[in-house]
Amino acid sequence: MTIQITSRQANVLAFIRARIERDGQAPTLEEIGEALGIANVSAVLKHVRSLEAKGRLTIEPNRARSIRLVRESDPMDADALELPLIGRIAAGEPLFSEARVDRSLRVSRSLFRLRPDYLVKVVGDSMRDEGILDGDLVAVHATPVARHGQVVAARVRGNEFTIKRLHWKGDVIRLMPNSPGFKPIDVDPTEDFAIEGLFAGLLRGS
Amino acid sequence: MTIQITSRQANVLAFIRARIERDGQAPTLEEIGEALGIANVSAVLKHVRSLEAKGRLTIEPNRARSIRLVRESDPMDADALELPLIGRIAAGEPLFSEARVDRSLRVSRSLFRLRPDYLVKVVGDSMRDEGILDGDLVAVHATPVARHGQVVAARVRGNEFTIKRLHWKGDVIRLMPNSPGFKPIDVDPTEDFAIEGLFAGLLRGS
DNA sequence: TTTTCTTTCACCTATTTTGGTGAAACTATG
DNA sequence: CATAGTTTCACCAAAATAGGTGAAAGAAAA
Repeated sequence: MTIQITSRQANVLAFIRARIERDGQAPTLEEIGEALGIANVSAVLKHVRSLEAKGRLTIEPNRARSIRLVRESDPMDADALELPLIGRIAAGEPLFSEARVDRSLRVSRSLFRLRPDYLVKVVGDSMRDEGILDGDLVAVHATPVARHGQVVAARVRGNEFTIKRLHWKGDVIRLMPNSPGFKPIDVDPTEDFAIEGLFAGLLRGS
Repeated sequence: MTIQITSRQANVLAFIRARIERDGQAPTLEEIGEALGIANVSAVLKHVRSLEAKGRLTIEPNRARSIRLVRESDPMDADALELPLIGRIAAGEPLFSEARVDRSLRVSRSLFRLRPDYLVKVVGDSMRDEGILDGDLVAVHATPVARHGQVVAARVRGNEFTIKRLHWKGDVIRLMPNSPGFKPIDVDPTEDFAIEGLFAGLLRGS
């Protein structure tokens, strides 16, 4: 049996879940407090700690917005995600056509803050300074919603996936590589451009 | 983490465990009460129910001697590795003393060339140029055998883990960071030095 | 059916946890 | 350094849980 949480704790948990869903980012303690009508962050922290003790979420010490939800619904296999590795993408193809699923890997859900939906193999070293190397598998949370500054998986002109940091100022969308010797990609509004998802994590084999 | 049990509950649990060990049979509520000096079975039942709620044992309704202890880790399918995340290491401690196992993650075996045995959390950016960032979880294949040029998890002077590239020329052992602004560590042959294992892979959450 | 166990009820006190307030200290990061 | 967040400390009231006693009702098995 899962340990019982109080209704107040359930509210806290629901708010956190909704916020992560909406923003792709966990809320701060103060934001939680605001939403629940708690004047004080330390009370919020106690709730969060209780939820952590009860196995519903994890939190990294001293790290902002580091709350991660642990368990979706089933205590058993909720922790085990099965992530398909998506191969190369040709123009306009639907994302999950079977031919392109090479293999799949299992990873604990609790590793990630954002629930990943699939893996993409990185080609090239354009994000080396973000610690994303050639051959790495990037876990992607499939969503078309991204904000300035986030690392996204995008497709430009119907080409293959590219993993880049999104710069979004006014009408100018720019994909920033993060390594010396690589140039930013400016996206022309008339061009095909799709944000496939957000960077959710990374796996690297030996 | 597992939910905390009280010391009284721990005693109950210990007695049950000992009795199952000795007799191959779980004790009755009355026997537990006798051993713990509780005059009444209903109090014993409450303890047992608490332990059940906390996931330490199971009990079948209306069935005599039906207490069963919950085993810690159940064997998953062959492809799923369960990797414990090892916390900080103090001098000379054995590697898996329970206090330091924070949590564990499941990952497919097939991600790795070298089979990893545990995870270590990276502190600092000294291996940034290898794509190993602060906060990443490095999968370590436990072995004392390493060759020149490999990335190793090592301990110097009984300190915490450090992930570095091993340079080994003649008698000189040198641990090379891989980031500007970090200095190599030269290992004096008289010093404590242990190679705990080889870099087997890397996991990064959102 | 009797015996052996388990389960439920009512009732009790002591201790912990929950759920707060407020202020100050610490830490990560640009 | 300034700032946005996290963490800790002291303090408080209300509620839940822990840990008991005792008696009686139910269930399972020989």
